[in-house]
Amino acid sequence: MTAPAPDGAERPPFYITTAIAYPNGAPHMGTAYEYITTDVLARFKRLDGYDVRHLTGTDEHGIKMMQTADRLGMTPADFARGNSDRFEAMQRGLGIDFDRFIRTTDADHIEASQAIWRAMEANGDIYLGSYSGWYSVRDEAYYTEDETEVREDGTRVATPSGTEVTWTEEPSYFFRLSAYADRLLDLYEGRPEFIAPDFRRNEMVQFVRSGLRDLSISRSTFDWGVPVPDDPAHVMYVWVDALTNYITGVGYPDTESADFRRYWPADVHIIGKDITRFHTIFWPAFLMSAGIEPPKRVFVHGFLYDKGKKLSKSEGGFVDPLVFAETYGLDQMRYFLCREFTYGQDGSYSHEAVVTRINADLANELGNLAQRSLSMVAKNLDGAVPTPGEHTDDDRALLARLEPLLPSARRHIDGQQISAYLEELWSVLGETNRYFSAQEPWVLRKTDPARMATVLSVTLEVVRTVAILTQPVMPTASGRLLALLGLPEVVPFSELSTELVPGMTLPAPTGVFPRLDP
RNA sequence: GGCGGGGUAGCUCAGACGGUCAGAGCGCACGACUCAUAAUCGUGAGGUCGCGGGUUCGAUCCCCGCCCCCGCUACCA
Repeated sequence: MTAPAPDGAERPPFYITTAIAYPNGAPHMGTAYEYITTDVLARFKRLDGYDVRHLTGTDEHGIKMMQTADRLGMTPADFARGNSDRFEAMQRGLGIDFDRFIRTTDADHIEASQAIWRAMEANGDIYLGSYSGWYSVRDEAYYTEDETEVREDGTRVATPSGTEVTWTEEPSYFFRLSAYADRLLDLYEGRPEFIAPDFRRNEMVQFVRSGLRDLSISRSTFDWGVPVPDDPAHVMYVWVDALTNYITGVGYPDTESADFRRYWPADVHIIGKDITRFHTIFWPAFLMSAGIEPPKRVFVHGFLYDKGKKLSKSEGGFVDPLVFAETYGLDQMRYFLCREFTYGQDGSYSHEAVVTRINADLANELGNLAQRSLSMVAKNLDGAVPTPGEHTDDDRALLARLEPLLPSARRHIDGQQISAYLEELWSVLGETNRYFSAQEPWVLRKTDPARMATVLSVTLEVVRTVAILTQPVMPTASGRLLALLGLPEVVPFSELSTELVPGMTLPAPTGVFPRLDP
């Protein structure tokens, strides 16, 4: 680590979060996708000089956790803890560099949830009413109308579990969401970047325009949750408790704390499309009610589907992310997920697609470019960084392609266009391979060694630049590439313009991206 | 049903005041080269640009109708 550690106080803050996962089962590829892409965004910002706060974690409350724990003969707390630990372990296994792994059972989060509740209540937005629906005593859960069906004998049952449901009413606290429609629409209109991609914003705008009903935010039929202040017969229902983690993570309810003042409002919440409404409608409404600024942006990513057979464990299309990483390599996995799909859209992957992408982009275009240039340096220049002669038009044209890469990558990353950021880097790699072949340094070796050195020098500059800019996606592999160039394994973007020093001895080149067998 | 998006080469997708806009990558075929990870480079491969009308000198891109696909349409995390 030789990051020239700019004065911490001068680095602008950047707060990014993932959704907290519901650890009711094993983590799947979709979860890994969200974690990895968020980590890439966070790492990019760190390398670009930001003071990054990256929050992730698990949502451990709720009826389902209770039921699953019960089936396993465990207490909800023990069950949640164990599963949450597995999620945290997976994050580490995926190379996620988060700053805090929050759990909704954390003491400070319980305090924060009760505090925001009180704030909303003080603002007159919480009232006691009654919640009604099709309730299954056996499942201890409510079902929506379309989740139930009427059998021959006239009884109504929950389709998922087949248990009988009865129309039930129970007391519940409500949040006055209906009062926030106009303010939400103002938010969407005044800050169109608040919800991305655009089509998600349109969906939410449509939803809000169609009218908002008040939201039931407590339950009294189970007790695995954050107790409602002053009414312990109720626990908070998912919305309040889960969403609040984002501010717990920066010190709420102490809104005067250094962390809160520095990091809130969050720069971006990264979430899956299934929870768009909660994050773009409920959450800003809660915050407005509590007198807190809404986050700057919510980015909604799509779902990943397993299309092949080889990746999934026979049934259910379930793929263990850590097995995926082990199979293809962690950095390769991270690259694939970032490059193959347009962030925000759904995607599907197959073993063939993974292998093709990794071989074509990493082994061939990048790895082989590094290898072919570095091995010439090793064999013909005693492994010393070549000294460039005067640049030709071809040299200048290629080098000119490097300068816009950082500003362009910043634009893409700020808009969460992760695949576009990589695509641009690879377009330069393609040009460089063409340049290398056209210049034929292996011929120049005999006819014009000085010119050969120049060609190799230009090529190494491309490799260096790309290696620096791919660090967020492939921390380890990029580091190895940088090491082959005689550089530290972590190079901040501020060093992008510092060219290699001619004459410096380089280590013996070795392959960084092995080719995968089909 | 309502609102929104989309149907373009085998596959994944770009594309534009309507007139070199018929493209990229992968795959495939042939050729070149040999520095390199059987990598790289060059060339090519004839896709009614969903269907039918219309406007226009001219539409894949504009209008109308139709077919098909997808997203959202609140208490699941």
